[in-house]
Amino acid sequence: MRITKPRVALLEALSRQSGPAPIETLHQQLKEESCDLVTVYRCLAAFEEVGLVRRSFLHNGTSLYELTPHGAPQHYHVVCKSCGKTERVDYFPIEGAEHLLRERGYTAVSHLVEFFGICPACQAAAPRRETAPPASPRL
Amino acid sequence: MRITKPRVALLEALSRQSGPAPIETLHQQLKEESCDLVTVYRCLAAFEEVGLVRRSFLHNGTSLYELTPHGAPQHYHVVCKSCGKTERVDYFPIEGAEHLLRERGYTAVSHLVEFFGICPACQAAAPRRETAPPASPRL
DNA sequence: CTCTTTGCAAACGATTTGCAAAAAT
DNA sequence: ATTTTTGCAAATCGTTTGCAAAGAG
Repeated sequence: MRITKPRVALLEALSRQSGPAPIETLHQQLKEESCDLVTVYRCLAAFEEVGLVRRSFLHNGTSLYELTPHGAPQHYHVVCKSCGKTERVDYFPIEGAEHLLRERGYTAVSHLVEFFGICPACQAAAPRRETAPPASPRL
Repeated sequence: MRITKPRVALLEALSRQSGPAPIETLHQQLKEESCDLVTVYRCLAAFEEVGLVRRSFLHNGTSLYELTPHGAPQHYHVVCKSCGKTERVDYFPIEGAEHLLRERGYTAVSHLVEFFGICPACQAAAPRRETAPPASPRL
């Protein structure tokens, strides 16, 4: 895996995020060292393969990426079905299941946990369509 | 919500499944009472809105649907990153998190848990591309 | 110098939408 | 009779691929 400008820039963008971010957003946030959207896709795929990033999905199936949290303190997210904003959820007794799977013979085990719901803010507001996620999803 | 032939047929198809099924598969399994693929999409969306079905995603972002398990015994799935087959995983201390979210003011709370990995069968075999999911994912 | 990565254009596949006809209540 | 749902065709959107040029080691 070679170190290139787009990759460095992308990692910086990722580290600037405060939660899982849509690819489009990451692409926009590549300042000077911008690159083709395709490259972002390819880099993220490469990063994921190496375990550098973690992939999840918006409720409509589009991808979100975040740097793989390396420390122990693991957490997941709630994604608002209406506006797409994400918030952190600290609740995590999942890891055990991965061991279980390895025992079953699975390799390259990973998991994805996502919570969905309508956030308090959207409760009153007119139900916005969940399409283009907000510029910068909050943690 | 009106009761129509396609909807009934679709629910039957859903109940015949033994795990989360791709839309395409559900569509194929509508026997006599077949209908347009678009209708399947629309019905599933409607069902989901009412909580009849639960949506999850293949590791490539395509949707899977299953009847919402109503009893207590909840379970999740492992999706093989290589062949796309799904297997059941009985591990589930997640529900508590939903309460937590409701307390935070979220409504229409739901969640999605998916495990990924390479299944024992794919271990030796040539790595198949994860594209069109298998005809009938196994539970 | 050799292998990997990028950009651009084009292909793809899944999902969605518009609109008029058909079905349900 | 009124309202929802369907089918068909076409559009859209995110994502992927082919290939030659540029960059990294």
